[in-house]
Amino acid sequence: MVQLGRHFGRGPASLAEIAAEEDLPRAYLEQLVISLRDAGLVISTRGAHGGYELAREPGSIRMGEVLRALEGPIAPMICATDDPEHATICDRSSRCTVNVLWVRVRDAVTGALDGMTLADLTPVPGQPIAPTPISGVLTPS
Amino acid sequence: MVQLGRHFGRGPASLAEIAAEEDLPRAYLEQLVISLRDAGLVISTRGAHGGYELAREPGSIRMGEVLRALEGPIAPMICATDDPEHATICDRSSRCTVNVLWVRVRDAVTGALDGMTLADLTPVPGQPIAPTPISGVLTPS
DNA sequence: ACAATCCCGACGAAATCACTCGGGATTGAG
DNA sequence: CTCAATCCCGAGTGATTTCGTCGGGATTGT
Repeated sequence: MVQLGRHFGRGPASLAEIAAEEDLPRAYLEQLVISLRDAGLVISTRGAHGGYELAREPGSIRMGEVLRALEGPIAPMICATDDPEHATICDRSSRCTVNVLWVRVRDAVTGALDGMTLADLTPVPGQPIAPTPISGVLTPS
Repeated sequence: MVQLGRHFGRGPASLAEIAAEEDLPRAYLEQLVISLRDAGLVISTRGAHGGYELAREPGSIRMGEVLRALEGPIAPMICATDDPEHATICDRSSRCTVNVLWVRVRDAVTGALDGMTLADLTPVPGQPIAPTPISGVLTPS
């Protein structure tokens, strides 16, 4: 995604390019990018000279979105999921008092993740890494 | 640890007791408690009527300490470890710009973890769960 | 003496992670 | 039209981690 960020505005980048730049196997990237595409973060162009590009500008793509697309809901424990869809109550929930802790950890993590955007991580050669815009970047749903 | 917290001040609690209360296998608890003991969080008494008890009062045991004892240094990625001892630099560190993100995530997590103590999680029957003391977690002694 | 405990090292099943493999579908260029 | 470049996709794999089990040994209060 950082690579796509750097490439933003210059048409699609092929997996072969990215694989070379990041020194990762192309076949592996293929899998990752499918999740990103399904999440609407990147769009693909097939055929010769095709590839992938960011669906939106880097500054509007929160890292939380990227991570959720790649790794699923953010949840330090099953009793403290990000995503109401996947809410599971564990069979210990009646006696367990630790849930508050996990909820706080989760909120801390999502805060950190949603507080940075792809733009913050794609340094333009000249400039230094930009500091995070501190307050509420966006609210989901 | 929550169980030991509840039991605090009333002598050692045996693993058999805790296993019953938490519905966990005793043999498994044995393993966990060894780490906790090595970390100095609990002290053990051998022999009949022996068991484990918290080494300090619950309000002075940060959850971060417990988690570090049980799971090792807090690190969302190898390039963002809690513990300087285990600092590893990954072979991508030269090109990778994502480290900042992981450092922030880690700090968010350690903040949440070290911001709550065992006392916050061991409800006394009457009172509701106490809100986290926001700063200066440490109590004198 | 002996039962209740803790102490400890080794083993194992299941899940997850970071990939690999082998093919098929689409599309721009010649 | 043809063909090479590219995406699309389901299945498989080896290493590691997690959550345990197992079997015995060492201490100590009664």
